[in-house]
Amino acid sequence: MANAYHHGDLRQQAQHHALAVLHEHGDAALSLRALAKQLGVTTPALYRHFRNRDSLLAALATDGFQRLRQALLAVPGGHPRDILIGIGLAYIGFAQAHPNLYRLMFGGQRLPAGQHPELDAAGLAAFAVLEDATAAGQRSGYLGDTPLNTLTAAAWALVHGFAQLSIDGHLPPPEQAPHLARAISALLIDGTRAPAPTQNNNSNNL
Amino acid sequence: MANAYHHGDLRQQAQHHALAVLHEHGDAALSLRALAKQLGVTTPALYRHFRNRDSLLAALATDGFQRLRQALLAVPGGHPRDILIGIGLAYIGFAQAHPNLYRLMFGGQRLPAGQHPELDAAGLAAFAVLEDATAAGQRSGYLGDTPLNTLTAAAWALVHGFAQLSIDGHLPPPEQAPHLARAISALLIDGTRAPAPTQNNNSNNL
DNA sequence: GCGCAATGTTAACCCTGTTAACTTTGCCGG
DNA sequence: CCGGCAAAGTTAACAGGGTTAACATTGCGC
Repeated sequence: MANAYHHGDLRQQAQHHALAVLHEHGDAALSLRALAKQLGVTTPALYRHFRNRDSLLAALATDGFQRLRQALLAVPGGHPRDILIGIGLAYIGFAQAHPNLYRLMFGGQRLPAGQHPELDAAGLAAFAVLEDATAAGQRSGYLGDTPLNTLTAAAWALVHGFAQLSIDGHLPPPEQAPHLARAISALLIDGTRAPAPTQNNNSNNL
Repeated sequence: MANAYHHGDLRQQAQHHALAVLHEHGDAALSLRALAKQLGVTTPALYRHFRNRDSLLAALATDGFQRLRQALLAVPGGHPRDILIGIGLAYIGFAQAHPNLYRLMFGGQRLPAGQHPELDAAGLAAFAVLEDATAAGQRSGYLGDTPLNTLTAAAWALVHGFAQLSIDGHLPPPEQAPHLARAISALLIDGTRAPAPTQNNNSNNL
């Protein structure tokens, strides 16, 4: 259904090369004309596979969310604290490994919600991993009884903000401050952690 | 020195109109040609006042950082907890009030550090307010002995991430969840807060 | 084998940012 | 008071971008 007719499946090749350009030079450097030339094809040919330039970018971002989801799912199990910190580090690590892709995924305004259903679905699926981990941490009793929405928003905001600041050069680079990401993740954990029931008499945990 | 010659001070008028367009339609919609036409001037005239388009955007972003700094400085004094939460809310509120400006300020890659010294300085000045508040909270004994760099990074990451997610529609809008920003700020505070010495002496953190 | 739909091409339109060369304006020193 | 000089603006043009309409080609299914 989406396979080779004349030149081989152009859509997949275009997306592949576009991802390479995006990764190395950022989305602003991604030109349909240059891309078509690189693929040995005329520019309007791309319009048979993507409605417009934003549609191509949306496809790249969708793929990015799916890869982000896989990265988060790959975090090994264990103690809730380790899982939560592991997910935070995996999230931040993904952004640091693919800064331009991450910027596109959260570019805001460029790929508005509602216009690219697959993109929205992929984003939600990635978010769900984070939410599930938070919910599990809460079920296990490790996290306090803060509403799940609030917990998840705080966790997401922290890792997303850290990722964004890091890849934009507003924070010391990871090789210079290797423990920073872990430290800030731990800070939020210790804030959301329920007080130890043995030492403290507020035993109203659920 | 930068005043009226022919048309009145074009630079200031251009910046003013550009800010309006940015605020309403985002930076992608800001065209030098359209801007010049709106000002009753030809396009290259703008190049007498801005080296190029990015230079105009940098001027807008610089002004944004200065306004953000003022917003943070306007937070009233009081208990360290109230100051810290107040700054967080002011930061988030600024982003929500000027989403397109905020996106430009933290657009990443478009306005790379080092190319616009005034912009870098304004950004640092705004950041310094946040850092000072954190340091003051630590000096007062309200915050724990986490390294200041880590504390500030966590606070900045949280509010920046929340702001970004909020203005991109990834979180419930403020009128729908009015307490969310305060709640997540409090979460991080409670994590960074030093254990109360009177009630609890679990000084063995790991 | 014919036709149809998918795919790709050609030519063109309109919008960008940007620069070079030229013209106008107002101030400043002799 | 006036000549020149620098600032400010204009005209014309270039290069490149996304996008579309009209046309050509290919290959599969009836």
